[in-house]
Amino acid sequence: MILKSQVEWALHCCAILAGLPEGRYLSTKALAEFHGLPKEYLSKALQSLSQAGLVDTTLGPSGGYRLAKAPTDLTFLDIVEAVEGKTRTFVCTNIRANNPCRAPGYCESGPCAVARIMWEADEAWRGKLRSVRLSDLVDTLSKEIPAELWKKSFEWVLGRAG
Amino acid sequence: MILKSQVEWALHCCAILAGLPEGRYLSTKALAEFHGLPKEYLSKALQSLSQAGLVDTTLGPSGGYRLAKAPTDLTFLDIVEAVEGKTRTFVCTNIRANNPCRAPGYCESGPCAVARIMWEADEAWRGKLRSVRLSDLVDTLSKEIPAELWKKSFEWVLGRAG
DNA sequence: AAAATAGGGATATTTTTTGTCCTTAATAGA
DNA sequence: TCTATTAAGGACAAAAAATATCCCTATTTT
Repeated sequence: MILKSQVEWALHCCAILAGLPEGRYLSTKALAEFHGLPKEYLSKALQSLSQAGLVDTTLGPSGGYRLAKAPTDLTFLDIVEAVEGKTRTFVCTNIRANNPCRAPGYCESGPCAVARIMWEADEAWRGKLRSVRLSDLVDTLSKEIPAELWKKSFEWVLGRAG
Repeated sequence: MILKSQVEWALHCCAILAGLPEGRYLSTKALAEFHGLPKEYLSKALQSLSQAGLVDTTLGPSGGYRLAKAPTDLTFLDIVEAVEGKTRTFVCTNIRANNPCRAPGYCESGPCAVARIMWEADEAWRGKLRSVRLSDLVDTLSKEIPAELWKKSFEWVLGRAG
């Protein structure tokens, strides 16, 4: 069970978008080239962000994506769920219903104990992702990445924007 | 990203094995029929438990599986990792290395911030799974399942054991 | 008018999951 | 000793999901 690579892509793209000057957009092309990713497929990930309402888009030259909210209002969970979906990582197929001893019309009352525990773990995972804001990531990155590289990167990426 | 169905199977099988009388074994066949699962494929899940040292096995008629440890010493994480593997659910492909602005020989110091956060969430998930013992599950099940059905189930399954 | 863009549908390729089949070695019981 | 039963595991097949690629459309900027 491994998350889609699109999750990684979306997170890195959002980190870049978070540093974008007011009113500017970044195209799929710029984001793909910057990260060395296949443009068409990255586009699907960005469309997921768009459908989830995390980014605004506009068409035409100088068009592309920008964040729809402040980085303080965007969590890792928002981004992960936009790409990966909100479905729980454990699916209960209710195999207890196959128990040959159960009464013919035996009706289970709610989800089984196994599923409940697995879902609690899933929620612990989501809770952690919910607790980290995109702004936290940007803070960390701006500390860790050499100032020169940080600056150059934004110049590079903006140079590709119309 | 959804866990293998074998995870669900393994957990339910362990719950049954936890109620097994001392010295008895349950065969793949019995466990598969009880849960309505494909015998050959369930066998792979049970082999994973065996390879992880969670269960003991023995051959021949009346052979099969039994827990290798007390249910209080077996966690959900043990079982999930036996089947699903210990690999983290987020794989960092280090796309920051593709940044065209980075110095030619620029060497990253440790994993990137995105990966670290995703791995913390992964650890939150594992931490929760680690905190739940197989004995906790059995306690819950024995409370929730009608005593009659509980009893009958063990009789049924033991009836298939040699 | 022309160039660039997001959106999205159709399709293809690769990987993972799910499942089956068969052989081998060990064991219990008649 | 013989037979039936079992786990282990290798080989293979089918189905589903992930990872792309291609192309068309409507929109927007220049």
